[in-house]
Amino acid sequence: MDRRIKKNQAAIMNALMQLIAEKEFEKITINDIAERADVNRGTVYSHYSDKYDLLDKCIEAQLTHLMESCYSPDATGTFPTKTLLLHTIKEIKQNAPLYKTLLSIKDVSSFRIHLNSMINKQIMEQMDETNVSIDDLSKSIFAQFMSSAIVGVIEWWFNQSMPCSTEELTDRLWSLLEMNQLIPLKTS
Amino acid sequence: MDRRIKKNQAAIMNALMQLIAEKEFEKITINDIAERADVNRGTVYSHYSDKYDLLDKCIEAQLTHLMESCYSPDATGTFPTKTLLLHTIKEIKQNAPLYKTLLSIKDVSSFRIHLNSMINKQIMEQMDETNVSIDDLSKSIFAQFMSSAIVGVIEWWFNQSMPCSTEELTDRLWSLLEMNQLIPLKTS
DNA sequence: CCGGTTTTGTTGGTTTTTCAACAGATGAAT
DNA sequence: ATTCATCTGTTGAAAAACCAACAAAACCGG
Repeated sequence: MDRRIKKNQAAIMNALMQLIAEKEFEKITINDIAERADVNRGTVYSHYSDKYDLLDKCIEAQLTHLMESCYSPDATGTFPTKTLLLHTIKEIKQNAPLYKTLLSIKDVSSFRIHLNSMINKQIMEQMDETNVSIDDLSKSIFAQFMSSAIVGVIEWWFNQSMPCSTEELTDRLWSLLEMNQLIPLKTS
Repeated sequence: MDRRIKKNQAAIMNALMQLIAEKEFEKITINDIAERADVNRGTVYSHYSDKYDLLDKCIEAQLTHLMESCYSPDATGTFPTKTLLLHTIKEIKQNAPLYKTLLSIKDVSSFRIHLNSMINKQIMEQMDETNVSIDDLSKSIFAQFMSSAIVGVIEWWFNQSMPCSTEELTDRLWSLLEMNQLIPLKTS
């Protein structure tokens, strides 16, 4: 991709991230964003149709980053690993203010939905890989059940201003996952 | 000035600064610079005729930055103030690796000459402001005498790997300036 | 000294960004 | 309700940056 596009998109997304941590999303104008990104206002429009579109792309990018950061470092074990879960939660906690805001934005196809679908996808893939013989409907329902549960707990954890440590949260969440026999159980 | 120019020039200069702190100037290629700056090679050429030109502009910019950073914070008193001298030396020390390299580059119209002429100019201006009645030749000689002395001491200080604190260096340099009656003596 | 690789500057055509100007929408204060 | 200011989204022309390709120069290693 063209250097300029990459750099400007990064700058613009970065700008929105910063601003989101500073003030209410609705109060943020395209001008604010362009100014913070040190980019012409028109450039923003050339990449995103409006600030909601931009927010969407930001969320997507942020989640991609989250996934990559969680899978590259110690690539030991595939999806449902306890250490992996812990790692993920820690990563989220590290950017807490950003995620908290993203989770609290109601207007748009919200962050929650993105996060949910990403986890959902992970679970589906995991089930496919392990060749468990259940029909598609059951798989879908199970994946949806689990993903909304996980996201729900994380969301709750945020809204309660993180009432327990990442480790404790992981422990408790993990035992619930075990109870529901998220297959195959890896305790590493 | 156009946003793109400002940003790219900054990136390019920054890149050279970094590289200079890493390896010998002669070993640095335009490619290295462009790569580090994340800029097309052609863009470098569009702003600077070659790496020596770029180095020159870097030096100039760095010195301008040095002057501004020394004059804006506590703008108390005009040029020859002891606190100002100390402040300047500290600022130089802070970016020691960069300045050390810049001072040691022999090839080009070196950093030493720029620094010298900048200080020289300051001294000349100071003499003009205070309306001392001496002929131009004497003024020029005095300014040259003082500026090379100051730069020489700083250069020496670097080459000896800063054998004394910034404060001590300032003290000793200041007393020498006093001995030579740098006018008017402000001890603030 | 030679042959291969790298670096240098330059070119031309394409894409992106910039900037200024626009009309319409939104919002707040009088 | 009306003004005033700001924000929105779009336009067109100009400037800048991009990239790939080039010949010439400089730089090794055998």
